[in-house]
Amino acid sequence: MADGPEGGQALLFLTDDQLRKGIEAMFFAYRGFTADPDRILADLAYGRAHHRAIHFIGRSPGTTVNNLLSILGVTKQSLNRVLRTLIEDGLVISEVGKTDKRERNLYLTEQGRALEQRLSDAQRDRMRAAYRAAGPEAVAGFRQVLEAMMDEDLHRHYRAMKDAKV
Amino acid sequence: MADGPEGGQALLFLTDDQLRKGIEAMFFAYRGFTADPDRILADLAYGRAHHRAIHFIGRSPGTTVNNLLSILGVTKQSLNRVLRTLIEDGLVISEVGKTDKRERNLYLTEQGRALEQRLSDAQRDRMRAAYRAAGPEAVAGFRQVLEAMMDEDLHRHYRAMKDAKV
DNA sequence: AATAATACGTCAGTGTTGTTGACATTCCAA
DNA sequence: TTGGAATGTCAACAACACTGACGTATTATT
Repeated sequence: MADGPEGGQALLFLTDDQLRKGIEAMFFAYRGFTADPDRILADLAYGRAHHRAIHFIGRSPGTTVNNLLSILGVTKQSLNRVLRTLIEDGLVISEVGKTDKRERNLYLTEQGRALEQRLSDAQRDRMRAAYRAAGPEAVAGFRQVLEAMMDEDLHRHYRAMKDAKV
Repeated sequence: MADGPEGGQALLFLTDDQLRKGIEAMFFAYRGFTADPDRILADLAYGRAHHRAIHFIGRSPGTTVNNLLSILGVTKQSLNRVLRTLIEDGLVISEVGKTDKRERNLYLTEQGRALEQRLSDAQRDRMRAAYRAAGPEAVAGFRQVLEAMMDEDLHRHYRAMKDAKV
């Protein structure tokens, strides 16, 4: 590569080598990101798919199956398998929609909230440590790059939830 | 950001809400991160496991199966299946180790390098767009947070490759 | 009222990727 | 040289995603 002498200075962070490092950082970091919840889930015979469902149902109580599908980006058959076990195990309840009876509104049960808490506590702990180690400015940059990396339709979902109150 | 009032100013980025946003950003961004290579791989009847193997073999030609295992964090049997198809398809060659004949040194063939290039071009394009949109300071922060999020053993691998020359 | 479209669930079949178990080969050290 | 450790391979199985097809209930359209 050897970006020319001067001139390109400001663009040094766009070299192939810098990009490769970013790609590998993303790969290794994501492993860490999921490691702690994965350990908890393994004991419960659940997988990441269950975690994701629980997370976003907890995040948007009353969400519909369709909405969840577009957030998670899986097929309804795949999601259904996960939801069925969560409902059978009493972590999630599915209510017929009020205004539109074709829809199902999904909620966490008390038990579901407990697991959600346990999982997100584990994940937050690591995230907190990373944030603390890197500092506020780094965190701002972190979020900026991630947002710029999202597909547009997912970015919409992200923005919608980002600004929602807890 | 519009950080709330005063007081905890410096620690506001460590609130649960900020951490949750980071977690969701990570989730959505990783989907974007893998989307482009995934599309290419789908046409070739390969998956992400193949991509990862090709990436790290291309990155460290002559690497052994064992080394690859510790980087990828899967069982050797799982990796072996992937390697076998790549070898059969002529993308990778496996040479008996010179000093230790138990080992296998892995290399990309010309064809393998071509696919590696195609995949990483696609992934780099998105990464480059994100970097460009976010700017150099944001990128530095991005990398800092990711590194702090890695498990220690993976961080070692990352550092080892980070500083290696192309 | 009849028809089309939407939301959800399910059954069947397939593919990738992870796992464990068993085994062959090679190296090394007692 | 013999036994154990390390390296890698083969086989069988489980988890989970996908496609495709279909059924049912409800809502929207004509």
